[in-house]
Amino acid sequence: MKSWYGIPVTAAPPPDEPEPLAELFWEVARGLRQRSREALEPWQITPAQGRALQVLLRHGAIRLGGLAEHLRIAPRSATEVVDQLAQRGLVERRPDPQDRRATLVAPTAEGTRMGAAVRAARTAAAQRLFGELSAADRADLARVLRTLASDPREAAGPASGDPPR
Amino acid sequence: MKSWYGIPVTAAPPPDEPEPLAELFWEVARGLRQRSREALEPWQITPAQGRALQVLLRHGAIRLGGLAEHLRIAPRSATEVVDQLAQRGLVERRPDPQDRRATLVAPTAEGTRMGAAVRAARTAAAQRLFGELSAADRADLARVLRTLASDPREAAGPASGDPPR
DNA sequence: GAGTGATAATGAGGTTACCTCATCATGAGG
DNA sequence: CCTCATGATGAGGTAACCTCATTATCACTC
Repeated sequence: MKSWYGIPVTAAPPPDEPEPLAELFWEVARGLRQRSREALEPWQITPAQGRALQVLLRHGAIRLGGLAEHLRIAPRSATEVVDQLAQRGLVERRPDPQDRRATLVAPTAEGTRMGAAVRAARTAAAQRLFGELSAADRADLARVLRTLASDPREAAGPASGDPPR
Repeated sequence: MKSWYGIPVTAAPPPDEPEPLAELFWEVARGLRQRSREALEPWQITPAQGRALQVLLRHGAIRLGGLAEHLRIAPRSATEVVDQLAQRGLVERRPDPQDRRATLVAPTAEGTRMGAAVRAARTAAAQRLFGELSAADRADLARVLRTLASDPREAAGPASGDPPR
């Protein structure tokens, strides 16, 4: 049989309830991530670059530190992704007229164009997945996800809303 | 018009709809990942190690390559995570009696114990999130996620369809 | 108006979790 | 027996993060 020096080869899965929900969730996440990755493949853009570009499209010229906040990464890491985008001519660094320590980052014309295209591709990818649901299922999903997204103890995240400065 | 039972639905399905759904999804994923990370903090175990340990608990002694398949990573990468787990005494390598090229990996007693504890902690973490939903919401979520999880063109999942060898 | 401490970006260097390619031992088939 | 395939691993690489130290500048106090 299947045992190995006393070590059982099969473990018995106890009848849990919330666990398969999480597993299911991660499996869907995997599928969505996969589709997203395929979607931005034609642009040869990494996910990190794509995220940064999206933030820049939404917010226009912002400080490097502000970009870091929106991406929820360390400022040093924002420097890196901006380096990459700048090297490809998708964003520009300019001095902040209000503070000579700071640099503003803004998308170039090409960056804006590509950012829009990437966004469209990603939307289409999500569409390919979620579009297979009925409208009612989509509504259910949105409702439940909204509930789940808005409960953490630290609800006032740095992501939404410009912190006064 | 501010129907809370559905997303702000216009009568026709415009392509603007799935995008916030994806965003919502990723935000929930972030929350879940965060909780998971906190949950396995006391064991000083990395997510990759935790995943590998879970596979080993479920499957018992398996080949390194088999572990890689279950984790959907390259065999070389499985070698790495097994190195880490072995160094901590959580898994053991043994020769495969059927094939002297192959190595079997099995959890040690301590690995089994820790794996179970990690699994419990992760279940509890998921519970903390999903437990805030009503039973009906959880059922809706499970149903919709199940639909989404089981549609990809390449449906060769790791759990059910092991190719014969 | 000089000094003091905070703040913005970045250099240097590290980590995690992956990857590919080359190598070596072994297995399987003609 | 010889060749080819396969299992694990050495060597080396990448993406996307991180911390800590450094430099320039700012805001404020004395």
